[in-house]
Amino acid sequence: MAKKIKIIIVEDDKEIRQLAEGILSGEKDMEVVKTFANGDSFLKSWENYECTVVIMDINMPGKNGIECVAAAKPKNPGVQFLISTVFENPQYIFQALCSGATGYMLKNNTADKLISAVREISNGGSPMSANIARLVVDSFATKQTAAIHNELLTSREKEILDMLAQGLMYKEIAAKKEIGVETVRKHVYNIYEKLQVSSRTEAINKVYGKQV
Amino acid sequence: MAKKIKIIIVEDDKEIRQLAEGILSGEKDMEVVKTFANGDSFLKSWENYECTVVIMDINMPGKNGIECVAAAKPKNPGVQFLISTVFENPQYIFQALCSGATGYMLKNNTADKLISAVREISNGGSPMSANIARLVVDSFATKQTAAIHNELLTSREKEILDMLAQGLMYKEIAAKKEIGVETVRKHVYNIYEKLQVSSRTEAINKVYGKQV
DNA sequence: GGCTTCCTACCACCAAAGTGGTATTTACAT
DNA sequence: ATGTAAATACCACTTTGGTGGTAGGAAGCC
Repeated sequence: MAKKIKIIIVEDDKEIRQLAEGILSGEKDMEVVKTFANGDSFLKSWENYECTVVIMDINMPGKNGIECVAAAKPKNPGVQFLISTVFENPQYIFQALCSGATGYMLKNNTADKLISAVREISNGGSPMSANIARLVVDSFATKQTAAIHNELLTSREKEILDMLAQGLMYKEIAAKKEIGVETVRKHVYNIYEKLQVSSRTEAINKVYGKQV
Repeated sequence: MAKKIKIIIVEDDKEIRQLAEGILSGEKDMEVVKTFANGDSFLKSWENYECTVVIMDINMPGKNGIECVAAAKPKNPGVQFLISTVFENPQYIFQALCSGATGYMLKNNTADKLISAVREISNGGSPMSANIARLVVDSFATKQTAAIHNELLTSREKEILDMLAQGLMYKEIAAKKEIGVETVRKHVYNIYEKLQVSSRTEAINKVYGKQV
């Protein structure tokens, strides 16, 4: 462990903030370089402090932690943001991850968990509690997508739909599959009929669920 | 720990299969109720065995593990599928998660890791290696999307791109924006030029990141 | 004023996608 | 063996999409 992990803590509760600072400062490979009591002051001057990990509360007066991550991450993408909050609310979790946070810990945790979370995040991992990991993973399961994808369409049709989604032209699909363009055309026609759509983009949105 | 965790193992390599069975059977709270040497035999008869966790290899003759999960999960959503593979390939990972797997472990792991992964998955968690967790979390971050979306394209172009992504036809976009179809056409032309693509689907994939 | 950028609009042309049929072969199940 | 489903292929046709120009008006910048 050549370099120390340099940490910034953003947390409005003084007691928690000092507790966290104490815990992390006790580790030989860590150093708390600065603490902030709210998001606004963090945003103003965080760039003056070299750091590798920012531990961020969500609920704070002024800018909340998620907004802070969204604002700060693009300016310094190498810095890892670890959310530390009492909320196990899916909305917060996904907002935080979309903003660029790479870890999400609950506050009711032991000192050990906090320490190992910091190590994990600075080491290329994404510390999360078990429940949060499950929420995140479940968000990939595309519910009825699977149903559509597995029962309605034949395997050939699924392959072709995949390629449609990649943006390939019919003739490219035909070449890759070594079949005629007319056959591709027919498959696509059947796919659209089964999915009850009438264009490539509609089909993609229907099966691969649209986000945003 | 009232009930034992009932486990099915699907793995074509005999040695690995027996090793895993041995490891897990040694735990007091676990029981391996059945093993399969390939996906096809698993799909045929797995429903005859009561289980809570299925440990699934990906690379197998016949149906691969991801296809097995996709086929089996809808029939028994309560069962947790733990992928165990040598591949740390993002494509596989996301395909597996989309199919309904709730955990993804690498094979080069210790017995302890396997045991705790099984406990974690049956306990509502989603065991993943640190690297995989990071991949999953990163997939939420809307990285350069934001950059493209915010600097390259004008606000009008962004609006139109959004509608393109929804699958609307040019004339629908024109109607909604109360502009001419020819204008829409021109905006789209400019968008494609800026993004260096030449079709709707390519543009969508480029800006709204594609998974799968 | 002169410059650029953006939004608007029109034109002409060609490529690609989508519609809706028919038809043959293979393969699988009854 | 007979029926059904899937994959293949071809045809004729219409609509939509993509290319590449020109051009006017509005907003903003030197």
